[in-house]
Amino acid sequence: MLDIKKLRENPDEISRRLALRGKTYDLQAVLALDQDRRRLQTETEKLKSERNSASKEIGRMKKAGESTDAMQESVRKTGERIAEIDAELKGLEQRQHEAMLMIPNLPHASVPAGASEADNQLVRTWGSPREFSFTPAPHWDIGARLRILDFERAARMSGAGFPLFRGAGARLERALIQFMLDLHTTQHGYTEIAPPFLCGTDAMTGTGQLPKMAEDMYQLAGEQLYLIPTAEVPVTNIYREEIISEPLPLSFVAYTPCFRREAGAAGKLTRGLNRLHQFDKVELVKIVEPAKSYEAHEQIVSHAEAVLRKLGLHYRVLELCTADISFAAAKCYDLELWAPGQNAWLEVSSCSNFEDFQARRAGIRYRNAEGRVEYVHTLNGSGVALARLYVAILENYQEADGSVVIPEVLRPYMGGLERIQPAS
RNA sequence: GGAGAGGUGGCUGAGUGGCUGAAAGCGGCAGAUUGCUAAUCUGUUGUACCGGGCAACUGGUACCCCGGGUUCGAAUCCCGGCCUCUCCGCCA
Repeated sequence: MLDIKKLRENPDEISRRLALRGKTYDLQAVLALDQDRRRLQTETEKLKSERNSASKEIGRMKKAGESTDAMQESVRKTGERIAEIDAELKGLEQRQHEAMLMIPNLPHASVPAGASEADNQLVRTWGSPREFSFTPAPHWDIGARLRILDFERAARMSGAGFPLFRGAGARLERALIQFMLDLHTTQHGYTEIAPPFLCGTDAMTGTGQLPKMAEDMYQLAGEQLYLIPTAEVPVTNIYREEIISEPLPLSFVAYTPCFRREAGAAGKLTRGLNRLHQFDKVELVKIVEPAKSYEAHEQIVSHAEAVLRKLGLHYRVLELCTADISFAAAKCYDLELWAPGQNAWLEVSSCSNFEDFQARRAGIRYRNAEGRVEYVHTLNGSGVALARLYVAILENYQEADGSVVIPEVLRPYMGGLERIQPAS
């Protein structure tokens, strides 16, 4: 959520920066609501002040044995007027709040302007595509041949878009999770969190999934609970409605499954593990002082990159343009892995700085050096998403005989297994 | 799921209609003092919003789990909800 005070002071500037996202937002409507709201608030508070002093006076008079009937009647009328104004005020507050929740974050000044994802900027590339002496297969063929992926049977029980890992394939998934958690906790200073996988409306609103993304989430029938689309939700919301008393920065890493309806996502690159309703992810979250957030942002990116480097996977880093950063983000980098079996780049990490946008929604604050209460900055980045990482491993480490070599850093987590062989 | 108890400031914990934004203690902060690594004394110490001031600050309103209600007036009374604890049931 944006700061209403800044919006009041600088509507044109804010409007201009929002327009960089490629859509226009009606700030005048919010400002009009805000003005009416403040007028009513001043009015009702003045009446309440009168009522408070009159009520105290009645108390004194009663004690003195004086008659208070006329005064009580007068205060009762004031009370009725207050109730009317408060009802109107409440409506305005709600409408203003709802309107504010629909306005996205301002892109940071450093974010390249652009009209679509085609305008995202390539920041750097690491490694190079592996040379194959044979035509590399897509992962769904590799997985089927090795009998480690079974989409058909998963679909029978859950429909399309759900993975079923088997044998060494299931262990590989688990090994990747363990490897990443260990890397981030022991090398990068993150504290491991195992959070709830279902969250309520307030948490979802706090990080920005609601109200805009309701259609993308699974909601439980008869419950005000959603399956989390990312660990960002439960982890960032740890300190919702708190003034954090622990020293900043706070760095958390969490493994969770992620659930996404992916409504309307049919089309390219949806086969196999490319796009799922359920996938595993190791997520990095940082809560930092405002002045340090851009430094922390670069750190998160480097921590996600460390995973890919240790696995020896060719990747590139993109800086998203103003049209492509997500609703809540002020700035975002994407990490994409090369998938030779599909001749495509696959997004495995999205690292965002939300500045105080989520903190303001979720009420996450701290005391700065002067002792003043201030909103924190929140960041997160996938460190990294499993399914497409898994794709890249199968497609990059495949051999002509149909086997897949296990990257060395994963072998300790695979009981020393060096290679997944086709069933004979 | 059933029965009971309870949810007050950073913490412990008083408070059953006006004198309570809230006692007391602890903790924190500031000062004083003491020669012993800490004690004693004094003062101070919540959040949000609206208004005034460049600002330090200041006037007001709201907040004692949340939402309604009663009343001139609610932390205090009534109703609904949520959560925690104990016991029982069920269960990985």
